[in-house]
Amino acid sequence: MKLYNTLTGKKEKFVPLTEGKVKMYSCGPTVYNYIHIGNARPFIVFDTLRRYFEYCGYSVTFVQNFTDIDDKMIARANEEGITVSQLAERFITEYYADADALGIKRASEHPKATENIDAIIDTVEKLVKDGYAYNVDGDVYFSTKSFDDYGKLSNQPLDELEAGVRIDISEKKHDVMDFALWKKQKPGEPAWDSPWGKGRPGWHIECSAMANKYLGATIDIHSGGQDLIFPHHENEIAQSECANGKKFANYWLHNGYININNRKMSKSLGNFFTVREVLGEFSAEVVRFFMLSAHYRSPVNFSKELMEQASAGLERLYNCKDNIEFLKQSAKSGKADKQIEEMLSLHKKAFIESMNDDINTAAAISSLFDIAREANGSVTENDTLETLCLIHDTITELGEVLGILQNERDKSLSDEIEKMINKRQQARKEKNFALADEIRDKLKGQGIILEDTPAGVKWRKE
RNA sequence: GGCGCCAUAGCCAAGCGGUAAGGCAGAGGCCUGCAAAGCCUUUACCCCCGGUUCAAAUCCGGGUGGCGCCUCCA
Repeated sequence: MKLYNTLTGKKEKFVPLTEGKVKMYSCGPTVYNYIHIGNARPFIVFDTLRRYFEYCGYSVTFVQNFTDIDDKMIARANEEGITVSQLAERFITEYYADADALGIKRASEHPKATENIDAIIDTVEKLVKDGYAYNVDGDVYFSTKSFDDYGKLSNQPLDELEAGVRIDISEKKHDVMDFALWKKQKPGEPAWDSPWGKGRPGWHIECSAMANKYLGATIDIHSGGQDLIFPHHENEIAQSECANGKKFANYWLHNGYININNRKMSKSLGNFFTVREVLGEFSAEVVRFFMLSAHYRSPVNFSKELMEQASAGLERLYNCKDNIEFLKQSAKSGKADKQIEEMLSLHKKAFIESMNDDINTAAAISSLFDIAREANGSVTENDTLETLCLIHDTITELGEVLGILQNERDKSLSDEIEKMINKRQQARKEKNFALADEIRDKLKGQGIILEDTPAGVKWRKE
């Protein structure tokens, strides 16, 4: 498998540290609000990568943190008149609700910054002891000049970064590019005891400390949104590599943004939709399908119209799966069709090749459409159960890699509606088409769509 | 100022040197009692100008237009 590595700017063959195993760390949400769909993209994309690794037989350890203490957490908690930990608890619950809906599998570990203060302090202490960080009156800063490789991820030499720095009134730092590892407590803020007095961790340090604690000094893959490349991931590298004396991550993966009218969706611009809002109009699966219908590194525009397109596409795939399921009910056992078998294996192979090429989900999805088109065109009520199962299983299997097509359509009908369907069948038999059509329209008004097929009448809910 | 990304049909989107996948929408046809679902057909001077090559959407140079990071942000 090849993955695009931000560190080298190239697609590289993926070689794990330990054969058959993958250690991944992905930056999780700051839990001060509902996640928006821009946040959801990396969660969906890297969940898909994780699923694909597992599909390929890797044993994956996937760690995704919760940032549950920082300036925004404190500000929001104050606004709401609740404690930071109450705020965190609330939005962690909400995160899981959204993530579960979106088919994002739970990580192996979801560590919280506030539950890993010891590990954080240990890391900071090490950095101070080895001369990479300094304490100024209870605030501890990382000295970027002490790390020769600083800037290697964002591909910017330190002096260039410095030249671009905006007005920084921060007093205590020795250098404008230095960043906080530990922040001295301000009145009313939550704080923990430390060798430098009461305070709390800076933003970047938690990921370094927790990645090390849960995965070790060197990990295979670190991922997140492109906006984390600088400064967050750059700083993580500095902290981790200085503290551990080892390379931090072999592969750095970054997803592109979600745009609104070609502009980055972000909380600071205020042009965002929360996942919760979108789920009021579209199913979570449509959201997921939409995200995967473009390559993960490309920017992707978000609009109602595009969501509708995605919805129609997903519907087509479900129809195919559903039609086959319907035929299965009356199919007879027998040998599987050789041609279908070949067709499926061809498209499955293409699917895997696409995924191997830097997780090209857009191309992988096209293989699903290829299967659907060919299956729709050749399958009849005379096909064997084995043939039908093969198609159905292949679609489900590949769909699972992407985290889609796993739902069963609602198969429950009220007695009343069932009676109406039977009545309509009777009317059709008697060529009373006026009555039959009337019943069909009436059912449509109730969200039941009827399809007359060679294998019998089929219904689905809108 | 530094670093980087993008430009393919009405819309979305693959493509990574060998003559343009796939989806949505539209049109026509087939199937159907009529529908629905589905199938078939149909639409591309690949932003522009040069260059390299037997061959370029793909590589190189130069434009034009759009976006991002360098500040909290997925």
